[in-house]
Amino acid sequence: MHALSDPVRLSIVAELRKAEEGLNCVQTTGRLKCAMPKSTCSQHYRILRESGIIHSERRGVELTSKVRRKELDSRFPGLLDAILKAWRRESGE
Amino acid sequence: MHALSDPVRLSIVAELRKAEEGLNCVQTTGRLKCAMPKSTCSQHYRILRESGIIHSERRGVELTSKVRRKELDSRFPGLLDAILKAWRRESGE
DNA sequence: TCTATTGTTCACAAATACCGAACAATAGAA
DNA sequence: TTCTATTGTTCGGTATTTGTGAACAATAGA
Repeated sequence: MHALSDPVRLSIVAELRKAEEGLNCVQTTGRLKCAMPKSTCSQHYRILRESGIIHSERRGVELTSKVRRKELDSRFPGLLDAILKAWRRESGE
Repeated sequence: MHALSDPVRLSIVAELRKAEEGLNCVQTTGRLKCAMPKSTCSQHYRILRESGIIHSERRGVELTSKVRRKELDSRFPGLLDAILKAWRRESGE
């Protein structure tokens, strides 16, 4: 809940879901590049992981993450969709 | 959006909606007593007001507030309900 | 006017988030 | 294996945000 209360983390989740056909890594090489220092990015991913919103997996040296959509939807039906929709509207993405 | 990202404010909104048959004031006299210093409470109410989530009105010396449910539901359908439901589940209220 | 009550404002304290540097882990090449 | 390159984490200090008490403003009633 608190994990979704930060705009940076929301944007991460939104991007992860947008490119959800596959997985996404965190940094420069991956499809998802974070526009902030590594350490900050790592913190946000850690919070998202520990709150159960995303799941990360090592592939070699890089880390790929995806949104735990099924678990979230079954536990909090409609929450993620509603929040992301509102976030898109107010941030214009 | 950011206004709903704080647990204290969420609890205020939840309480306001619970007792929504009428209105609620902020402090000791009203049905809704805040468990924090006046100044803190005032700040949270101000944020909720400025973000358009609640509407406050003076009744004599005290201030009564209510959730702007219609406006919110038309602008962000399902958002408030989903968030409050999730909040209740995770805070056990 | 004087007093009691409610909410706001302001300045400082406390808590939180950000970020750079050092570190850990993995992979590939020498 | 050892060296190097790449990716992500951890740690400590700094900056930003949030919480709070004290003074203030506004209203009502005596």
